[in-house]
Amino acid sequence: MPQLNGGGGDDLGANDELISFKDEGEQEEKISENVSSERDLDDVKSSLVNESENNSSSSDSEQTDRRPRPRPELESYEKQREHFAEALRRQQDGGFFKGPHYGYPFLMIPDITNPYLSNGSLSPSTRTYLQMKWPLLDIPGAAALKDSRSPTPGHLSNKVPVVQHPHHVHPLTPLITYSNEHFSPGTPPSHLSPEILDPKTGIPRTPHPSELSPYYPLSPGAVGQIPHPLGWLVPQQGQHMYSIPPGGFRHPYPALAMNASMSSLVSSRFSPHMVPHPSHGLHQTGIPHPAIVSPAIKQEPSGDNASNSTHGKSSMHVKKEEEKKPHIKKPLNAFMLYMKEMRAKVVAECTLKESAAINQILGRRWHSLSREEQAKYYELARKERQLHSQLYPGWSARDNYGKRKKRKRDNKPDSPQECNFSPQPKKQCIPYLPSEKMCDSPTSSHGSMLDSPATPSAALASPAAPAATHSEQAQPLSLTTKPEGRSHHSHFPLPGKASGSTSSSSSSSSHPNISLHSQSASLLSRPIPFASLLSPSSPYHQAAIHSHHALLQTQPLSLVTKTVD
DNA sequence: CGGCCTTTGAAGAGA
DNA sequence: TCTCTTCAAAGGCCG
Repeated sequence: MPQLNGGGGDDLGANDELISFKDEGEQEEKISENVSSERDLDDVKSSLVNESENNSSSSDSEQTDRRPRPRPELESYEKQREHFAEALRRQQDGGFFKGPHYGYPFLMIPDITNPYLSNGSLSPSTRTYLQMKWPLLDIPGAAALKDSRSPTPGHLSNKVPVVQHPHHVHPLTPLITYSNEHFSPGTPPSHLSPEILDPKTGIPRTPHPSELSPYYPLSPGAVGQIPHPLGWLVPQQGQHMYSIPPGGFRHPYPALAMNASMSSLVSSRFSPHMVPHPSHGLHQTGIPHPAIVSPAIKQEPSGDNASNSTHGKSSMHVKKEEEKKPHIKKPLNAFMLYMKEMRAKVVAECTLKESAAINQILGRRWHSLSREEQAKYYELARKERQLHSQLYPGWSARDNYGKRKKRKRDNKPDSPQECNFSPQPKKQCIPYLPSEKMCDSPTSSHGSMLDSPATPSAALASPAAPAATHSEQAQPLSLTTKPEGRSHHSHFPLPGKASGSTSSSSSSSSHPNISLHSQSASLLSRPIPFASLLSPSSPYHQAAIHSHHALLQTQPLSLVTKTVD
């Protein structure tokens, strides 16, 4: 599979993926983000802030209030993830920690003094950044490379912390996340005890062989070894992205049984838990894909499973069934991966805690990402999907339908079409920009979007379609021009399915909310497929790209002012 | 205490 | 083929 190649080889992948941050103006943003949160704030926020100010979002105010709040858990959480990610990366890449020459993601290295020991919160100033090779791309062969020797979880874990910083998570992180969630840090090494308590449920479960050998670099035990003062986020326990079902993940799915023969991708990253790789556990283990969540744990209360499960069997039966059919979560898409990675960072910068607000910011940032960066995530997401499909061949997104309590995405009939930026009464973020850090106001969602850097994304990311440029979207026109959301989706061609059709369009925005509710917002926010207008080949693209950064900053403001005012 | 909010993307269902 | 819907993460907020 060519696609897999994304990583086709670490080396190759690395090369391919090497992004010279320096070259492109966009990089500034990235750098700013990665390198210094402060700057990041400035860059991103400046625009946002303006918006927010204009918008005067209540949310901001709220946030401001909250600002002082400490967010230890979050950070710790992220750290954990990072740790995992790091470990994972290493495994996969086989020591991909090659050093700066890999120009990809920057890893932050907390100051030597292990910050984690303290409260987990690191001061940005102390961080050191390393450039890393983009890990995600899977690397076949990586398995071979993986340091087999590194094996001891502890080993990995120990290093990990050092390398990554919570706020600057490597893109791979998401993958790792699974593992994180999967293994509750706080829990003692599973392999040590015969029975494992399910972190969430607390129910003792027999350790499945696969569990014993953690699929992710960090085994529970390993985690436990990590001297994280915070005790590693417990939060995750509640939400395993891909958790092991109580009972040990008895994969009902054949795929789970895959063996080494499986695609390199899988083997390298997610080895089928069936594969016996016990002890070292760090790599190739048979850990179940994190996507699996035990119904009991994460499923919705309603007990969909139970109900549907059927046949009205006794609770026991139901349980069994549940075990058999663990809730397999959808693989994360590119944006979700990005969110996971960046959330902590945003939170740290903004001190916002509301996910809704943070997500807005993240959405904007997402759009502001350079195509390369987005491409990374798309690639990642693609791999995730592939892996997921391999692990759970029979799984269908539809399986999860109805499991989530229905979100009513009501179209909020009420605010139908206000073109005006009326908005969301809800929360707007007021920039508390006090000097130091301001946060992007989430509010931006509507008006802000205008200003917001229009998403560059458009063609960007997709490796497949590298064409469009940020500028395209950035254009104000986009705002007006395209009203409906869907179109904008097209910006990225999804590697996966999109490949077939540029897809993207899919659906994205289909959210009624967006379309109806805050049309303006949505419209604004989402990039217009301006690309269509502009041909990739067009010189404009190039220029646009370079100027993208500038656009982001400049335009937004103007737009905002106009719109808001 | 459970659902909502909010984001983008993927996938499925329906027209 | 296109449109619409649901779910994925996440965490504060609200009824």
